[in-house]
Amino acid sequence: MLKMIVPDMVILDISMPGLRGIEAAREINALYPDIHVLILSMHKSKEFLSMALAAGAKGYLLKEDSGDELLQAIDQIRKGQTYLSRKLINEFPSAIISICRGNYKTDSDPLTPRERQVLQLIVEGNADRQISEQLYISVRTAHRHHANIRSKLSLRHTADLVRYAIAQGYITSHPYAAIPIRYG
Amino acid sequence: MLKMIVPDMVILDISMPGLRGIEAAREINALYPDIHVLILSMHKSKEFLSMALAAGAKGYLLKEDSGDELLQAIDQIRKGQTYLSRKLINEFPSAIISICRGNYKTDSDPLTPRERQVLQLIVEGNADRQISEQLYISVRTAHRHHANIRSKLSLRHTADLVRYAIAQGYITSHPYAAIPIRYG
DNA sequence: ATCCAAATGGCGGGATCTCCCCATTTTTGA
DNA sequence: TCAAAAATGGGGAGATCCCGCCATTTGGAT
Repeated sequence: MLKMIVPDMVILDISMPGLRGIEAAREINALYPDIHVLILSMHKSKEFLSMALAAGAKGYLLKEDSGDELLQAIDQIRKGQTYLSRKLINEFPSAIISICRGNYKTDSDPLTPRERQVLQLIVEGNADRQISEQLYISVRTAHRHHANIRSKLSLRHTADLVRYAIAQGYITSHPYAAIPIRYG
Repeated sequence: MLKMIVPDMVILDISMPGLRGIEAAREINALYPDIHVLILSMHKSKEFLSMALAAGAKGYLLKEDSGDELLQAIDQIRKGQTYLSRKLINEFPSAIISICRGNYKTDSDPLTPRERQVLQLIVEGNADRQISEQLYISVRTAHRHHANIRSKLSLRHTADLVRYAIAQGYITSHPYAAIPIRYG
């Protein structure tokens, strides 16, 4: 993957949805602990930041950040420090503080229990309306959870959600309901 | 499943999407060949009919058919004959003829090659627009294929399609694309 | 030759999703 | 106790989906 050259620093250009970029960072960190990993991400979320740092990243910048900030980040990381996107710091100050205290999530599951529940229903083929009826919440709230799930995972399509859920082991059984049988 | 009683006839009330009802018919036919299986189905499609007969069903009625026709079907099946929904016969005469000649599909995959291709793209997370661009067809045609797939499988939601595709082994690998890695 | 399935493309309307914005209440954790 | 997170609910705009209906072209099978 890294061929013959062992660089001092790797810039992970995460332009894809899902958690593959995080996994890549984790792998690099495990195989080459001396390599500094700087993540240049499209994901403007504290969940991704948290997971990235948990995976051993030394820096986290957004795609939309300036080239100047990139140079500054590279410089600072080479000195052995950690650099985070200023925009992200301004956006989620409390989460950053929490992370700085070492409280980043080590698990790769950024969803809340309720969101996992909604995801389960989505994957089972329920529309938002049906989800709202089953959970006794408004369609709005079902939409909200749905949107938050998509946002946190950066997965735009339902199909992606289903594949993600299956890969993560959310789906336990019953691909279809049982067939009622009557005697004639 | 059938408990202690072994009935002469089983009416399979297929009100669920997917191919579970067909599988149930196949099981019953394999375990109790003497039991006549009459399928009372919501699926007004020749694909389901074909698969039902291939699975050993002796009759195929639609939910929308009248009670009179149900009685007639039961009577005819008890005499050892096969009964098919009149509506279905009128709807797909040529397919019925083909089936009567023994040409029903033994496989459980009613999709055409093109439809399988489209399904593959759907479950990979592509919207119809993107599918049309990849296959060099109009969005309309992509819609058409998509609709035909849903119709044939009686699966309304994308999530169901994804689960079906995974269960059928359509999905081989690459849940997500590879991450581009650059050297800094 | 003729029928038919498969693939192509279209129209219209209503439902649904997607993505922004916003708020309040409850629960949890430090 | 106090701040943050989680869960709840809403508006609106635009894209997309879903489901009927329709037609044409092509190629394969009888």
